[in-house]
Amino acid sequence: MSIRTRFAPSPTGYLHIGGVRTALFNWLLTRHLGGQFILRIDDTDSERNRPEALQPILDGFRWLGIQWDEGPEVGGPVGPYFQSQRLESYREQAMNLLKQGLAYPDYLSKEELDAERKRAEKAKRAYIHRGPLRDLPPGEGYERYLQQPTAIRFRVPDDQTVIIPDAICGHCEQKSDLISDPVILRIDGSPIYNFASVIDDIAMKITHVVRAREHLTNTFTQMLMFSALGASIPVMAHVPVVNEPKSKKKLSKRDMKKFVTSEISDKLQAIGYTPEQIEARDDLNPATVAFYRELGYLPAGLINYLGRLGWSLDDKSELIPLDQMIAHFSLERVNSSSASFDPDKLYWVNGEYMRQVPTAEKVKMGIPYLHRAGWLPETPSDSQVALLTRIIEACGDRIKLYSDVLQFCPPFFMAELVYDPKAVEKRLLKIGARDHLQAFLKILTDTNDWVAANLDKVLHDYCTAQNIKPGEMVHPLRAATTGREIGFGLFDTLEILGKSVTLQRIQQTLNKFNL
RNA sequence: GGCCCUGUCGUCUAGAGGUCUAGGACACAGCCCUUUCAAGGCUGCGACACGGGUUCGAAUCCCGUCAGGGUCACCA
Repeated sequence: MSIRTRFAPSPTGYLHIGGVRTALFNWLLTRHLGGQFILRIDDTDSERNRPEALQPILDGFRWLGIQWDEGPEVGGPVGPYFQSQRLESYREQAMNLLKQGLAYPDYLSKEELDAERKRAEKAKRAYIHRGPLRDLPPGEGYERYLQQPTAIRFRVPDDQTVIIPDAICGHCEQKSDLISDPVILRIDGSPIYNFASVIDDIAMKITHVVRAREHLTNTFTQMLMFSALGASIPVMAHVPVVNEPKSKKKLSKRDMKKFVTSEISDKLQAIGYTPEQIEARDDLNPATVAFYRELGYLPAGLINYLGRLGWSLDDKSELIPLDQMIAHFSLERVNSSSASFDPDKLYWVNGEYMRQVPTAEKVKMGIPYLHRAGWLPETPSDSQVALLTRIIEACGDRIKLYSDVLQFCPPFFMAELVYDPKAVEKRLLKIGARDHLQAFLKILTDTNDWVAANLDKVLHDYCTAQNIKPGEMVHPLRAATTGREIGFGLFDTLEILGKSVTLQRIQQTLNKFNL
């Protein structure tokens, strides 16, 4: 079976985490069953539409490897894929319904509608609009419309039960008497989303509509429209909403700025963004894909995490490679309740994927961060790359995100050592630190086999002779040579630093702190 | 408020009447390893929203209550 799914974002300037999860499910379904995943741009709302706001969305998908088979920049047989370029078809279909009496012109003013709405609210019942002209004989509505164009409403049939056999939610039903007659064409002739979406789904031969749960209520109306247009109804699947971390509230597209906490802002500043830049960019927050890309997350990590949010393979799989996800994805195993986005778990998943990344790739992806922080030129020399490679090898699994290079590399690129006050306090100003550093400095001066294994041996020999624990030497030495108390293995550190820098830094530390 | 949907550890989830004194993962706590950090190993903490049915038996089916969410635009 060949299926067709679609994702229909409006050009907002960023790819939202919740949206991309929905898109991922669509994409996985087509890759699993075989078929096409279509990207269609919902830009019918001219007020909100910004043409330049599409690129970040396409970039985001490309980065994640979610390739669309038809849509912007790739074209396809049922284009155009921008709703703003399909206006004629919506109009045509609306006229069609109008002629058949399945839609009708509505001349009520905004004030009249508001009054009606208020009345309904006061009576504590839902506002269900029924225009005065809804029962005009077929043809007459069309005539009236031609004489005096106005908004067109879809005529919801009376006394029907609309059933959505939803692939995720199961059986959902609604009485048609409780469904308002929706506007399908505005007074200016432009279509409303609900209608355009149906027209396009039919025109684009969409077989599976997989979209967010917040559209479920709309779907009752759309079911009626599919029928009125004589089209068969696609498989409907409404994926549950993604909630804010540790919350039951939807991870909203509105007000994303609130996710930029001081902690998040610190993270962004650590990778080189100024507070002004953070403030200016509305896509730099944890609700967007761009944010994770900036911090050096892996596409595969994000995909795995998002795929497991609301969907599961079995009772224990957490790390599911993409080919496995594709091989086993099904709507039946999508949960029907909403799920909270968990940054901690995403971080863990990413770390697991990062272990598979070859050193050379970490070097390549780490350079831009080091460049922005001023530690390396944009194109480092061969020797700088060689040095970075040794550092990253020594880091092992400590790098969970590409931006983590900033936590481990700087001491090796500094001309003048910067000391963390805590390291000085805890590791250098301790009784005995000075004597041991001085004594060991002499030993190191005489050490010529400058490799980690030998340095390890030399230090342990010293400790045995002095009858002290290795920790008493390791900690002051790390602080004296890197200015920090945290880092990877000390002997790797000393080896990479090299003999002359090591000796010089120890001496300098002794002088500086008057030890 | 009307309508629609949902309710298993803090979070993501497994669970399709007996194999559930409810399994896994993240997080958290403790211990081990150790050279700090990370990793690893072990242990612990921790949930079927509540109340009624149906049944020999219910996390699983039914009803009600409560709670949460979504939606009620000439937005998408």
